[in-house]
Amino acid sequence: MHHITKKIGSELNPNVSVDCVIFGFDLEQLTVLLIDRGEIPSGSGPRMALPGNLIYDNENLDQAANRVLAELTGLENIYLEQVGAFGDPDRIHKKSDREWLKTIRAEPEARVITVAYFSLVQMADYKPQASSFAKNADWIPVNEISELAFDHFEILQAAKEKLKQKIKIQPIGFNLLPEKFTLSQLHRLYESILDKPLDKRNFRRKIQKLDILSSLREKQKGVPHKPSLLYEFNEEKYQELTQTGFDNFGF
Amino acid sequence: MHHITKKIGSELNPNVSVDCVIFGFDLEQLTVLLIDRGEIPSGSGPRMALPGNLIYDNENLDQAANRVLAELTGLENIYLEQVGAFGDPDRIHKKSDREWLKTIRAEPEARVITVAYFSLVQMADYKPQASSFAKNADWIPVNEISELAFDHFEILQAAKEKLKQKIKIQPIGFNLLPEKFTLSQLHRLYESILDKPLDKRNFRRKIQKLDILSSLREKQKGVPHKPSLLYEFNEEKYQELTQTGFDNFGF
DNA sequence: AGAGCTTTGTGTCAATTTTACACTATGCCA
DNA sequence: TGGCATAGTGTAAAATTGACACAAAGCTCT
Repeated sequence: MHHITKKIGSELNPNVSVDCVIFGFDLEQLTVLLIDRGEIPSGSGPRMALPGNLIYDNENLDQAANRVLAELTGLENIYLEQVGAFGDPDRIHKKSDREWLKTIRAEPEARVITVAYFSLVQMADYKPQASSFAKNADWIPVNEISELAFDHFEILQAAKEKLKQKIKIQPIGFNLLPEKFTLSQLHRLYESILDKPLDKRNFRRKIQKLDILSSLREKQKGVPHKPSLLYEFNEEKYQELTQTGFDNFGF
Repeated sequence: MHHITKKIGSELNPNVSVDCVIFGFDLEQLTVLLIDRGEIPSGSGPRMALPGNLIYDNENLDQAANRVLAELTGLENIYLEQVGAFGDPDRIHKKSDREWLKTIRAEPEARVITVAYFSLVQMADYKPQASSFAKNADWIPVNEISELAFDHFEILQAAKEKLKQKIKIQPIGFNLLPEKFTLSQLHRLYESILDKPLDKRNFRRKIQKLDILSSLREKQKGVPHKPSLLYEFNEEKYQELTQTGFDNFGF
């Protein structure tokens, strides 16, 4: 028996999938959008999984990731970046995973290499809801996750690490925050991602010196404490900054 | 028509390949091992390509990369790291590439996603030689490369960038140098990879302060100038260093 | 209206790190 | 022995980092 891979229109490629690690930030901690596959048929096994699916033969990998993201959340033009490929021949060795695949795939036994992406979204833009093969979907704090379907936990770890490295180099964190945010929120975000405490005053000093935030003459409303000033990320100033050779935040 | 992917023994998977960006360092500049596909049948097109091949269905991606590397160079236990997946549906759109594939692949028209790796080897350990479908193989200085087969130039760029980022964080550069090397050689290596000049004295001070080199009581021989002291990378000291929370060189 | 709670926002000083910079030493070669 | 090439070294000014504490603002509750 041999493989046949002739491309006809937009056929699913049974050997390659994309999985998305969709990060959110609830202003307290980093979260990930997971789908709940529901009751696992044969006994135990993790119910939660990363959203993902097979790719079509006529789309490239970035397109596939964007499509999956859009199909699941309706979000488009979201920050998206490849984490890497995961292709252990027995990444579907768990019995619970095999059985689940039988219910959603034409070729549940096929060997699948998956290309993982991570994306950063503003949680407010998406309220999780069940869809297609997801009985349910939810934002789960990253630190509370200890097991996932397939090799998704491993993928999550890799995505966290990639995010950690990336945020030291590029100001991508703003994708997780609302348009207008406070310095404290940004501070907590960095602490969550880097997974270590950062001195409040030193953090503020560092960020402000870079001069990539526009201070709005506007304050928080209705908070039961001193209201904070609101800021916006200033893309243009950041571009200027990179032209001076800036290439890392030094965290 | 549909895909069939039942796994039987160690069959080639026609949809997934690995390509290796094998970096070397000739003590002057960074080089890459390329294969020469020979005269391109139908007119023009780049002759040079990255070594790579389809994966087997029973091996994981790292294994596939190691295998390809071993098959091509005989080298084993070499530093190897994934760059990412490249899967544009028309990454084989060049006529010259299509024709070449006809001569080496069972299914030359199949859509192939490739997983790119970069590896670091000591050039002295491998003298390029023709093998299988490579009419020839050669170490080419990275800066002299302006086009390659398929999307290999794009892959090369990504590999360079990954190497650049990685070397700021981990002392992987030593994999490119002989066991015993001079500080000047290390200095030139960093300049090549980071693609910018580094002040000699400041570079030396920084490296020496980290205390991850063992100074050998041994000098260069036969050089037509003041001989340099030789050093070795000290893995144990580096491990100690990481335990103190060290996680970047600050380049 | 006032007390209490919560979070914001701010400055300084010491220690460390970075940057810029030039000359002598050593060994080969002609 | 003189010339050539690279190795090896120190310092001072500037910038950055790290540690640290208290007043200000707005809400809530009584």
